[in-house]
Amino acid sequence: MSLAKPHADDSKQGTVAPTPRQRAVLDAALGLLVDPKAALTMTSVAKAASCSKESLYKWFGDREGLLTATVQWQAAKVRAVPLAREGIDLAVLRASLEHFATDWLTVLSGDTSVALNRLAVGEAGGAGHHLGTIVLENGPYAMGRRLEPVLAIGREAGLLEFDDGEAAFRDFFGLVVRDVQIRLLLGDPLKLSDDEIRSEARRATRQFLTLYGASQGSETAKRGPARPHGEDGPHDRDNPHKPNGKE
Amino acid sequence: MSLAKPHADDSKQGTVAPTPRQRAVLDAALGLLVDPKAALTMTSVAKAASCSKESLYKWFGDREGLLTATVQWQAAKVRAVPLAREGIDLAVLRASLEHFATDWLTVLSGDTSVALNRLAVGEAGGAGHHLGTIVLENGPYAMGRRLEPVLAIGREAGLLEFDDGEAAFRDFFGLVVRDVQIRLLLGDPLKLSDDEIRSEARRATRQFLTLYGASQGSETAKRGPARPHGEDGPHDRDNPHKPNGKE
DNA sequence: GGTTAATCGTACCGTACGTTACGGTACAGC
DNA sequence: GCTGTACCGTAACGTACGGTACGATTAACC
Repeated sequence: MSLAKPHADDSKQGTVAPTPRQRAVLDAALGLLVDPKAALTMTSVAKAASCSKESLYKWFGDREGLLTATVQWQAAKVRAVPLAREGIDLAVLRASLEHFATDWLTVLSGDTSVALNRLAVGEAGGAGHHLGTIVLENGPYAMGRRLEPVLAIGREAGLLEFDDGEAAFRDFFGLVVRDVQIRLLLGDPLKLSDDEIRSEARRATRQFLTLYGASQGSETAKRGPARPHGEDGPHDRDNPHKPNGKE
Repeated sequence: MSLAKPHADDSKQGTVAPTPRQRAVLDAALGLLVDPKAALTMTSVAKAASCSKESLYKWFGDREGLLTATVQWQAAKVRAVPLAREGIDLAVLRASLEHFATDWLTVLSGDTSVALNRLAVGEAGGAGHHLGTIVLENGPYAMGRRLEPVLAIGREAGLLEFDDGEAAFRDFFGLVVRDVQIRLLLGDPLKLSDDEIRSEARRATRQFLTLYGASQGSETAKRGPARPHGEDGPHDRDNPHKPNGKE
């Protein structure tokens, strides 16, 4: 349904251009957030950033504002999605999907993301849901908005077959993330190396193409589902030709 | 293996054999947990359960003990797993998988599960909080332990093809859960009706069998992977008695 | 030098909560 | 009846934290 709301609703994004000093504060907050020893309190942020609490309240309003600004500051850092838009063929599509999966798993399993999601989830219980909404917006929703155009292009090119783009995206999400995120959030000492992430991304992409690849036989039939990826050419997914002009 | 002992696991927690009075207290705690208005504090639990705080500390040691007992009490309630072990064929296997998926989605999207996972995730940040471990144990891990035998049976019967049972389970997990859990935890107002859950379970099962079903192709080809779940009206396959009486 | 604005450091306040302590009540066993 | 036990209700204590106030410091600008 209304999963993706890409419309520019900047009414609440009041965090207009944090000054360098404020950015340093937000980085300090992120540092505290990641540290499992430290608690993210106003006093601790002030001390870590060598600023006064009064300044924190002046700049961010209240604790919620500080957390919101921190989440958005982190989200702003993870904004780079190369997206191949033309000359589409199966190899390019596969590379794009693998790239998405790799990026997503990398972000997901990072300490910062885990800590941030923990904070937002924990905060989502009470009334001030604001934080969870923001993480949701910059997390799953953002991924959907970025991936669905790729899927649409794949469909236009006759490479994919699906009716519901959102459902397709969510299936891809499931194949990529599986139980990794919830396990990390619950404290599972799971650790993903870069190689494992790449491998997972390839597996998820292969499975997704098995499910959604157009029935040109070769993809789904010849290549058995349980079969490992026999590569097809150099999948240099680093094709930053068009870094996703949108948003 | 040594992790899951359905009963008589009083190894580490003194919270064994909760008396009826204590069970009532734990139910009260669960009630508070679900209520987004109330905070789960020792005082509120005592008041809701009409017991004294002194009794709480006597019975559960401290707050952590109370929460742990609450989680385990809830987990003990969700202990019912029909498991078809013989006379296996594709229809039975499919029914088992759909049953698993349905149960899992039902539990996952329940208020209690969401609240419990929120609590555990929020608590998992610091140290010494083994609450996340317990939820993990009774959540994803438990599902894996219960599902993997089914997958193994399916493989022995020549219905499934896979090398790594755990990987297969995790793929199934991803196809079933997708982004539902993280969205719920983050406060997404997503709501799943029973029909939607059944539909999702069928979709996930169909996709899983597409990926892992032994190469009797007809299954995957005829039905097609892109079959949407758009309709929730009366569907011919809605036969809970013997779902999908074999093709 | 003097004035002003921004910021720092810190003391302070109110509240929420975990935890403990204490008085009071019901009841079983003698 | 007396005593011990278990429990309830509540007051009290210590701490942590969000939020505020205020003097001190710096730096820009006249």
